[in-house]
Amino acid sequence: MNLSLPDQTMHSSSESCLEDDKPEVILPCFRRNMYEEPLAAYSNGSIISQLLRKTIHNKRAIDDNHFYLSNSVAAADSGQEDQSSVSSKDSTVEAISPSDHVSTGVSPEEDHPLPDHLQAKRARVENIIRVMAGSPNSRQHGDGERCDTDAREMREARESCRENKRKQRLPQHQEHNTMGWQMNRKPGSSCNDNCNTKEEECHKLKEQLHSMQRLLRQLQEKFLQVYSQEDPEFVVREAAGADSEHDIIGKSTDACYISPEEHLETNNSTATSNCNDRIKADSYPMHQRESQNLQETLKQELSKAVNDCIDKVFKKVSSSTDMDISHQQRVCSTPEIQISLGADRKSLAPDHSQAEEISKSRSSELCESSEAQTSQDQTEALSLVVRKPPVTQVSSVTPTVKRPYPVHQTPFQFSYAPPLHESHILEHLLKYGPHSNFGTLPCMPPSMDRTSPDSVDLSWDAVAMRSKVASSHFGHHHRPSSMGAVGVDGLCLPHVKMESGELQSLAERNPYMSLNIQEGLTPSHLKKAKLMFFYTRYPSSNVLKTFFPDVKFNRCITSQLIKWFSNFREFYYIQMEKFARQAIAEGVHDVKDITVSRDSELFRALNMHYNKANDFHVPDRFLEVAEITLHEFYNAISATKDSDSSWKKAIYKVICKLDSEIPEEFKTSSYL
DNA sequence: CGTCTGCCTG
DNA sequence: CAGGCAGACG
Repeated sequence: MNLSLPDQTMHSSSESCLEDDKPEVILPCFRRNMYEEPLAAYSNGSIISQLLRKTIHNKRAIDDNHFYLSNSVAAADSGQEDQSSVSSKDSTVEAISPSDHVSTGVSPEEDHPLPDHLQAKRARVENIIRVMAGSPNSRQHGDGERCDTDAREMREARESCRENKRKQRLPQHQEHNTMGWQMNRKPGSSCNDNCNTKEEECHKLKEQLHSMQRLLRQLQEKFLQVYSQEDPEFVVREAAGADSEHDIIGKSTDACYISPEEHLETNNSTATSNCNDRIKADSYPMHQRESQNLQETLKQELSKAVNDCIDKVFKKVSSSTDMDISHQQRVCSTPEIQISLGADRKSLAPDHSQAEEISKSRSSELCESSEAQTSQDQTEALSLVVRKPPVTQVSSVTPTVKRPYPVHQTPFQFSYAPPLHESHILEHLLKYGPHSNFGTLPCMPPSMDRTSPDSVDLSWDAVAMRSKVASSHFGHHHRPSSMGAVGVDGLCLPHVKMESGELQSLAERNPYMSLNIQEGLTPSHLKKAKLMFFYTRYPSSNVLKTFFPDVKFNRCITSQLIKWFSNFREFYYIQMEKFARQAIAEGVHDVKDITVSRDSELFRALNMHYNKANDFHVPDRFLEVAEITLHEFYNAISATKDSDSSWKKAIYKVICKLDSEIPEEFKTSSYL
């Protein structure tokens, strides 16, 4: 069916990921070696990151273990598997990624023992998924060499991508699972028999999978119809989703996120039921018990996810006011919602052009995400955190869009590892601290990234988050932006119609566009503006737009910002005039006797006004400008020019030319 | 005509 | 610091 498409998608996504991620950012290709990734990350990561990772890892381990029946098995098979799977891997691009390579062989799971039942459960689920995907690996490994041929054929047929990352590793586990099943069904069956049966199963599963996909596609289409019109990406995404066979679940979840409230409801419910049915059918061949368990698990998970989705959506809708911050955060932070974030980020960040593929990959990734999420997410986050590190304040803001905050990194916590949710949250906290703002995450420019980790901009972002509109604008504005504002939009937030092209255009030309675009100016913005006044007394609207990337500019906002600076100037000139007159009154005869230093009363007054917290080092240039201004006033007053109603204008003209460049740091929405 | 600016006022 | 107003500019 969609084999070709999925592959492409996969490739593109994975490739993009790799490219984008580079060594620093390990965009987890969710499907890939999620398990392996962590290790790879370690190698690259800093000590701190490693430590963090470890912590996280431990938590995760449990989940991972679920997937893998036994370490020993995995280890034993690993050799064969890797080799056998290599071909598929390579074909799938996965091999391309450096991170992947690293990962091969070592599995995080090894460290952690898991409860048997959990393992078994996980293994079953995974197995089923695999089978559905029709992964050759599973057969190969499970059946052994004899089946190799068949397996290869299958492989080729499916080619795919679906095997993706997971599969690489899956083989080991799979073997287990498959074998187990087979045994149950046909104790005496030979390998060949097993192969045949497996194939049959695979076919069945595949068919089911396809039908499920169709259903999903339909759902997505529906959504699209309603919302996509405004959002082109939607279409893309939809298409992608349809193409990718893997993530039925992912798709559904994705759809949920994307989908608006009402539609979500209906669609989700239907989707869920459908999925469940499919699952049932799939499981028939398997042992009753197993199938039942699986069914239960899947059902629960699916329903849970769907419910969560719906709940969230409704919450958002219902509390239009409240939704703002708290909700947003929640949404983003919630594991369920996080689902696609990681993927989105990846995909989006790369480029617009890739949007389509991204969307596709996203959907597919989502499916796997349930499993992979853990490791992958973490990996990303860790890597990010580590890399971003404390960049110097004065940064050369590189245009390249770095992966923003990992906040969302946790992909979708689907069903399998409910426990992960907590761990993810903890992870997040560990990495970013309690303040980490979700809003800034995705699109944060490099500079922002650096700062935010430090919680420097906490107040800023936090404030921003509160902005009512923020959430809505979020997604939309970002996407369009070339920045790579990633996909948080569709995922977490309901699609809101673009209000104006302003933001979009702004985003496009403003590399620093951040996610937390808000409509209103916050006290943080005021503070920032005041500090900026030390550099520029007459900022142009363009400058303001550039340096307030997290503000959704409209006439009002622009006027307000301009007004602020007008007020700043007013105060500034008043002080100047005041001190100039004071100097004259004090009998100062030479302008040269008038200086402005950090000890000056004038400076204190100004600093008190623009830098009340005194936590900002006022640039020397400002002192110079202040002195010049003071001299101007002194001279003018001395010359009794003040008798002219517009005598100050001459001074303004002089001063307006003294603006200096604003440090790049200010471009960071999170500055401060 | 809209925008920006400055001044005045609260 | 915001509103209102008026003047200058393109």
